[in-house]
Amino acid sequence: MKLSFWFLDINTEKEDNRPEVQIWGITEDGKRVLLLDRGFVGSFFAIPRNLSPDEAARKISAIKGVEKTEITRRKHLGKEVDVIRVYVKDPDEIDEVAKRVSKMEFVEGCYGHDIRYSMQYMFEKGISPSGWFEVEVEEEKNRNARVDGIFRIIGDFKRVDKNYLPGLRIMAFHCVLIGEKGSPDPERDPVIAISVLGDDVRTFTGEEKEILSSFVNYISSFDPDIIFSYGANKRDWDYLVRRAKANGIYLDVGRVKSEPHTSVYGHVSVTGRANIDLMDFAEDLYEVKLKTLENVAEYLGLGRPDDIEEHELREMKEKGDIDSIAEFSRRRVYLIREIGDKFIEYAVQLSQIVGLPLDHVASAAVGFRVEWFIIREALGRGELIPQRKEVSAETYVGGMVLSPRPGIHSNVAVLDFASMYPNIMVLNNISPDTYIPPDEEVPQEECNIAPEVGHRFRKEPPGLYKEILRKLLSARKEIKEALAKVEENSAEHKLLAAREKAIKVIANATYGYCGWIGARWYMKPVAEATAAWGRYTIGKAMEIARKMGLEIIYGDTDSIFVKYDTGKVNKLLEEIKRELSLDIKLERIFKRIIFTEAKKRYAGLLEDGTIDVVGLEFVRGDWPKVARDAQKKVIEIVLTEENVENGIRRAKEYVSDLISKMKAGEIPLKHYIIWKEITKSAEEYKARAPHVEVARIMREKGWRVQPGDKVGYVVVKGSGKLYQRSLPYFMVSVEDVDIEYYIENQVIPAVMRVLSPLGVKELGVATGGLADFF
DNA sequence: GCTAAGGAGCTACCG
DNA sequence: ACCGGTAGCTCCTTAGCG
Repeated sequence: MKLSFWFLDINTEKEDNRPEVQIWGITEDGKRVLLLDRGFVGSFFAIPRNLSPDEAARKISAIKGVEKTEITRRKHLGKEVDVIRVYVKDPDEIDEVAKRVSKMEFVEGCYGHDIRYSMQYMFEKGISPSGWFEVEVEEEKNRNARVDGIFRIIGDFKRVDKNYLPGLRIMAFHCVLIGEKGSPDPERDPVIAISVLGDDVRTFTGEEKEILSSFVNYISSFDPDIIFSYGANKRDWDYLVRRAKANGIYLDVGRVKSEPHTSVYGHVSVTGRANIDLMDFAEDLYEVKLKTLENVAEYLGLGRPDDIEEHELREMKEKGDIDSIAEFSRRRVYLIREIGDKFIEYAVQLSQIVGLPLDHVASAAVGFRVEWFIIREALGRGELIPQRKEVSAETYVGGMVLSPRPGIHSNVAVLDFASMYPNIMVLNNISPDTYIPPDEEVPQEECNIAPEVGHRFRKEPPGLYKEILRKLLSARKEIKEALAKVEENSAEHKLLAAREKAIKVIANATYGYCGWIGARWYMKPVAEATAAWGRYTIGKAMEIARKMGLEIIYGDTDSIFVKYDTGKVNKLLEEIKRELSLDIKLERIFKRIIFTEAKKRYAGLLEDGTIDVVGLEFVRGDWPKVARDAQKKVIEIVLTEENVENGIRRAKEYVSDLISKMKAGEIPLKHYIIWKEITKSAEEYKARAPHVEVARIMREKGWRVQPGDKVGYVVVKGSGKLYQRSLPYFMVSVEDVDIEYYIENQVIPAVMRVLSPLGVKELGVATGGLADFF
């Protein structure tokens, strides 16, 4: 029979010592199905040297674990080569076999053995997750799984052209874990509550064993396709599994009997379901500095629940106030679900484009998302997949940044090259497979030669990157055109917007990818040449602007800021396009804009009245709220006040008023917290610094502080270095705060940053410091 | 012995 | 576990002073 399904997830298992691919799908009429394939044999490729392919294949066939070999042709960085395809029956042995083959003196190298079995399967069969497929199957009667049907795959897959999702069953969950002291410890602290939200909401409290088994039961009866959480990959899943074990329960939440288990990219897999930790997507929200569930929900316009601190939860628990705890958890499980709704469309599109299952693509870092996309494209071109190599990092020169003209300017136009790096790569055919090593002689007219660095790339044939990027860029263009014709807020619009964003992310990361030493296609000259052409491009654009008599105020990598003169700017855009064959756009116009002496920092007022702050303290997460807010207010005043002197006067008044409030203790403690990330383990720090010292104090008090965590601290009164008088914020009350420090070292620098370019030398306000005394 | 200058270390930003 | 360019803080060492 033919089965048509939407591809949710894939994994491989061993059944009776034989590898089995398991594909989890959903049919048009809402049946959950499991498709099995035991017939697939994994393989890799070996390039022979100094020996005929026949002979090499014969010798390789004799190696233990090799099922069979075949001679075929592939491309190796664009060059056609004879290769031996080596099939290995047991997926667990493929690495070993490849290692043995690599060591044979007639083998130049092995390729593709480090591609996971399930990925090999998808590539070979021409399928990818999060899309619709049709395949010939037979019913499998002797197997058990929690689905509506189990089938053996007996035919080839056919892509079905459907552009919508099946009816997915989606649930969210939220756990309340409370540490007796410090961070909750699965060895000691029981699970207090779990909230689930599927087609109804439940909060399980009481006996831990009951909580956990209710959770398992809920999942098995609701049977979700997607499970949303916030932070569960790092914390909850492992905690729950361990607490379940302590209670003699098996946390059986998959579609076959299984516990959640750690898989690639720090991801936790739940067999047959897509486990999506929304914290992974929150990482992309760079505007949210502290990625708490509450902050992310607020940012996404979902409202903000009451902030409840750890110690408040602990007090609720001690008082036996289970109702408050349940309410806390229930509010959050709703938010998790709503955040999930905001991301699901994007996640599906990303999964389709990258070709990784929904749950994997969510947790994969940008570099791997790009890489899997490239792998799929490369295989389509008959390319071998390079192995990751251990290479040492070599730096190269990047983008060009202009020193700004400090001060306040009016009517400034920002001109941006559209997707500059990707377009430069396409234009010059920059790619690992078109790169010409220095020792190779190629006629100059057949090469594109990078400025400054001199790297050469073949003009023909089109390289891997060129084709990939051309596809992405044109797909994006088409989507943008379609978007303009579709009604906003419609389902179609959402889908297109999500797809457009997913494509943009991949295209823009390709340049960074090729200069990443962990990349399979790492090649420094590729990155270096792209950056060099970028500098050339922006330099040329500025030259043209100058010749036209336009005043250049600033520029960074792919943008130039010029005094806005409509006629000249339009002409400039045309001229640049003509001369450089790259698209440049008038991106925005600032009515007024302030630059300091520093690069990458400015604040401007746009025509629609919004204010854009770039690089300054206001957008930095490691400055306390009191200083950030003050700077924002001062920016608002001086940008919107027509008369600069009036603006300065009002700003000074505002700051003076704020300082009085600070001294009077009217500013809440929260506004004094400085958040900084702990980026490495304690031993690795060479310097004594406030946040490092605070992390140490927290650890002593039973908190788990790991690399990647942010610690919040406050500088308190006392003597000595800052690191000697910084404390975790929860150990401080507002009377302890060193207000002087915050005035002199936080608020004043932040506001002066904006005011000094306007000629303000000092605030002339009573700061309470030594200056006042004299 | 004190201080200003400058460098090292660090984090978070821009495009 | 995408890149390089950049600012600006805190801590710490050292050159310069006399």
